[in-house]
Amino acid sequence: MQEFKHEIARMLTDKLPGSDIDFEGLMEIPPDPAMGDYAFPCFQLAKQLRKSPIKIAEELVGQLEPNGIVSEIKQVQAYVNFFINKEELSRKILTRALHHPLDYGAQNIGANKTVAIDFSSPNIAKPFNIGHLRSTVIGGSLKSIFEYLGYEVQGINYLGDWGTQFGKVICAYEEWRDEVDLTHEPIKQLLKLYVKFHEEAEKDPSLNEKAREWFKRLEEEDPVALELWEDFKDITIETLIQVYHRMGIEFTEYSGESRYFKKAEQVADMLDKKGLLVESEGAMIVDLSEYDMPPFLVKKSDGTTLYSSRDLAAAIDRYERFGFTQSLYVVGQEQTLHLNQVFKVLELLGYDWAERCTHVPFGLYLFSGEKMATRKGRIIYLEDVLDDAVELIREIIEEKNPNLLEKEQVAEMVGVGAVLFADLKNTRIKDVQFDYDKILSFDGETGPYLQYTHARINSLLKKAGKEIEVDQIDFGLLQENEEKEVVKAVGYFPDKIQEAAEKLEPSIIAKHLISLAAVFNTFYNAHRVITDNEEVSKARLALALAVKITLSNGLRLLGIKAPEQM
RNA sequence: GGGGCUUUAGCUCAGUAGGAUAGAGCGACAGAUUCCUAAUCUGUAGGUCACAGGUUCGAUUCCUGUAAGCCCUACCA
Repeated sequence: MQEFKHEIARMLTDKLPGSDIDFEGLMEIPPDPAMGDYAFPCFQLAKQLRKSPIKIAEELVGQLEPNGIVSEIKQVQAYVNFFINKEELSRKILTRALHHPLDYGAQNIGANKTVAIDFSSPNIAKPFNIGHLRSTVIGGSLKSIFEYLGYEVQGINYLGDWGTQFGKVICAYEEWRDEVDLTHEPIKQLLKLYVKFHEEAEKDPSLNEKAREWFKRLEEEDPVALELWEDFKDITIETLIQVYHRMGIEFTEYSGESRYFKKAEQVADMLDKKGLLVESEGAMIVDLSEYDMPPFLVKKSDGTTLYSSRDLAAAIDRYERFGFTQSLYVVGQEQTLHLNQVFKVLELLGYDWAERCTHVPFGLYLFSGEKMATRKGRIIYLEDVLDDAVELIREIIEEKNPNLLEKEQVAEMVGVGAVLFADLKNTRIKDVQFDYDKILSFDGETGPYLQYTHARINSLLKKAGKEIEVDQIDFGLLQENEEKEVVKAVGYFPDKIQEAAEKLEPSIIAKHLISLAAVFNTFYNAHRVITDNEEVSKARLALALAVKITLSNGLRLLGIKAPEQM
């Protein structure tokens, strides 16, 4: 839709040359489409020209002439309202969509630029719970969005596969290995050990000491410790890959903290050489009080490194390997301080690319108002949520469309899609109250609503059975207001993708798809597509196809599949 | 104590980089299917935009303060 805005801005600039007003930037969309497609408010001009804004609007309307693109110009109070020629609008927008069935809205603005995205990044030896969903789906969507815009994207799964927690798991395994059977649901077994460790450690603090011992052995590459750790790691990754596959998520690489535990020492040395490292309470820290931040802990008092220095090493490694233009960290808002510290320390180390690192924070899932805590076993497994959703969809299919082919595949697509969409439609930064009923409701603003609209258009097109030849459509036949609203929603799609990339906010696409489906369904309900009038039918089928194309591409950017039937 | 984020209809949330009568979904109520999938659509009811100041021709939107909720605040990640 940008081109229409450009055109209107150009018309205004022609009438008011020499004005330093940003016509395009000031332009708005009127609250009611009956008022116009675009509006220009005259308040700023009023200030500059020292005339009443209403009068200016009046004068402008008198001077501006409708043309092939703008069919009507109206003054309403202090606004100049523009109506875009329906035929022109439909031809431009729909032709473009129909010519790009697989990549409508894609661009090449990211050519020769690399974006590194750190997302999902769960802890090994802990279950993949619903809390990991947000990073996974937001990151996965951002990856798709940037790729769509022509960027090279490095999707990095930075596993939490190192740290004291492994000392704890190994220690627990050594203490109570008879109580678990790692051949069956190994992750849940490991979690049981982890939870038990914390329970027992409260009674017997010496366990914490033993755990630290084990981790130290790990860092010293003790073979016994290493072998156990490798086993835990392998069985976890195996399970993880299955879940990612279900969600259509792919990573460029599986990395992890363990990869950097040696480099972390080097980073600590660098910090020391730069004179940034100071000793405090037996530990080694970087003093950030000058920047209004608490100290950045680099080495614990027992001499081992912790996540902080590994994060530094990983950041440096990413820059060295990818030369990124942006490095994104899709990590919960709870880690805001930590990441700000990391970026600041990188800057202090003299890396000017530190400013290219961005934290993409998101709100947490809350359970009855509280954060989820693995240590207390207060968790909900993502897999269970997905399974429940799929099962419910199965029932709905039996009830509403028992003759559907490939029921199982469709149930999987719709069930998983519902869970993904329920998450992605939320504004990133806000905490999300975990509400099972809401995730498993499929009416209204949901993933299934979009998929249903898509499937219905598909069967409509099949029923019509006509090849749609773009050059032979008479776009002038799309004169209904409902049709125009659909065309505009299709036209806004590319703008929304770009906005989503700029704001790092997939929910912008999710919300736009909802409004696209809504205006289409309104149209679909008010007018027949297949009519006695051959030419009108063709034009409307073209419109419907454009919506289908937009929905399927949009859903793909969210990681959601669009079944042809449901 | 300090810092960050949040606060809009009964519930869950939008609100386009200050502007025209604040919008959806769910829930409630009333309707639409001889006709392209009713997982849909149409309508009704429901709002001191947390509160108080300030900037502005104009503030739900920007600034300050207050309150509430969540998170962080060195040897977990």
